[in-house]
Amino acid sequence: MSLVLYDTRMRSKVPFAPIEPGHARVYTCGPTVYAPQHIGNMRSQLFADTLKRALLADGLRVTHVINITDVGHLTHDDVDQGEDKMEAAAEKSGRTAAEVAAEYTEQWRVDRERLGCLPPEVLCKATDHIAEQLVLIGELEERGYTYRIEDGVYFDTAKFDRYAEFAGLDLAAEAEGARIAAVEGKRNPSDFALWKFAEASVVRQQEWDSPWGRGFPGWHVECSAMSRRYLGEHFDIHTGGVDHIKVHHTNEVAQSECAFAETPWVNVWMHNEFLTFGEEKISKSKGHVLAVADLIEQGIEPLAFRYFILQAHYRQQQAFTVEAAQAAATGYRRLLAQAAELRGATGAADPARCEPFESRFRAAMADDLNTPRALAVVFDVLKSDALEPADRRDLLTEFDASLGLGLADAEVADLAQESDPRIDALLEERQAARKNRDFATADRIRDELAAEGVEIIDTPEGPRWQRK
RNA sequence: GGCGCCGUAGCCAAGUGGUAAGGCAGAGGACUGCAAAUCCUUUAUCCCCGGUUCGAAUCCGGGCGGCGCCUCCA
Repeated sequence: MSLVLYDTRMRSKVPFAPIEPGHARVYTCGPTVYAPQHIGNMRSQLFADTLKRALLADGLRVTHVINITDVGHLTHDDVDQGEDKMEAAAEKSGRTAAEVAAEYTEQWRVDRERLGCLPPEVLCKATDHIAEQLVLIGELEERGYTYRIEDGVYFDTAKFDRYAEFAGLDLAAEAEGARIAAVEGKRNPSDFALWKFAEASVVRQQEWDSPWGRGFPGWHVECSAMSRRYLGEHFDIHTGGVDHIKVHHTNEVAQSECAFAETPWVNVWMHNEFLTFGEEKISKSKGHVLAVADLIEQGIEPLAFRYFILQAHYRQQQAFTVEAAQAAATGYRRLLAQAAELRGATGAADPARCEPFESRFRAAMADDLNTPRALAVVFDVLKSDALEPADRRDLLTEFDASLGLGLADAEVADLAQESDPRIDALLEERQAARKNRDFATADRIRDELAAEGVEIIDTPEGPRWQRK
């Protein structure tokens, strides 16, 4: 079954066909590691991971590259002064930019892993690829696409006549609405920096020599340079958040197509919509960030959050509320419990019985990664009278390769695996009371244990307990 | 000012022309001494108005409302 993916450039769903048969090459715009990565950022990763799993399930080899932006991403406060996010964060915390980058890269990596995201084949940092970026800038200069002003080396977007095409921009209107003053000397409002010069008056931790003078790379150039190194000058899929379409990806396309003379440079562009937070905005600049660790604190395990995200389509804004996430967590735990129980099923599955469910599941995933529909199939598998336990067991295992929810290795919750003589004694006392129909005593014991967070579960084999 | 997205049950959401997936919550039932857990059953005509059509949540027009981007953001 071949995948059909929504391509931002074509503005429609297109059948996916890898450039190199059997091999998909994917580039994902990763985090700028100057601050904690919040759960909205992680939605992007979950989307990219879902894509990767879909490609793998389709039998393709996948080379997935994710970049770490650790230099060159400017703050909005004062573009003219070129304040770099990494530098600003370092200064603020009294550490080096490298230390800041290392901390948040690690947090991001750990969160990604907790969320069940497969590791990328290549994880590359902008600062490790300055040379590649300089080469690219040099090539653009040779071909006459750049100009130099006091502030740095800029890409002349007027020289690339398809500039506005990618994002369907109305450049004049965009410029009119710009809420930020343009850098002095830029020829066109949409021109962007390839290399920014270090200013004598500003002490920077991150700066390098270049043919044009000491400085640091602009934000966009890293993605073109690094994808070229690891994926070549023409590859299959590039992913990122919708916020990147108009500026970051438009600029990447411009510099890449001009430097590589490949059109299109990337075959399919995919963008995930945002997680929205109602009143509680979590834009980084406003300081409200909710990270995976915060979810865990609220009792929402990472994979339950993954389940929550899979409940909505990636191209749709999804409303995050703690209530909704907790509801998802409840559903996820039930799903997990059923999956765990099914692992004990014996016998072989019947391919004929499984086939209809498999094809529905695959059709959902193949239709631009429709995970909500795929999840509905999962629940049908659990409920359908047409299936035997062994069928369900195998189907869940198979589906989980695409979902990454840990269903394939779910374990039956081992109640009362910790032993506590006091609690066990109380349970026995309660059983005795129940036998004597002294329910007042029995309920009192249950209430007391509940008050300290111990839940009694009566089963046909007798009472058990667990800490909540 | 420009561009784009969205508005489906209490909540999170699928569905893009043929008569409303799924999850959570709620209700009823089974089980239980009572609960919890579990299982079964059950709950919407799709923001409003007008149009196209044999037929629209789905297409078109006009409202109202929410969000995003154009500036760092996934």
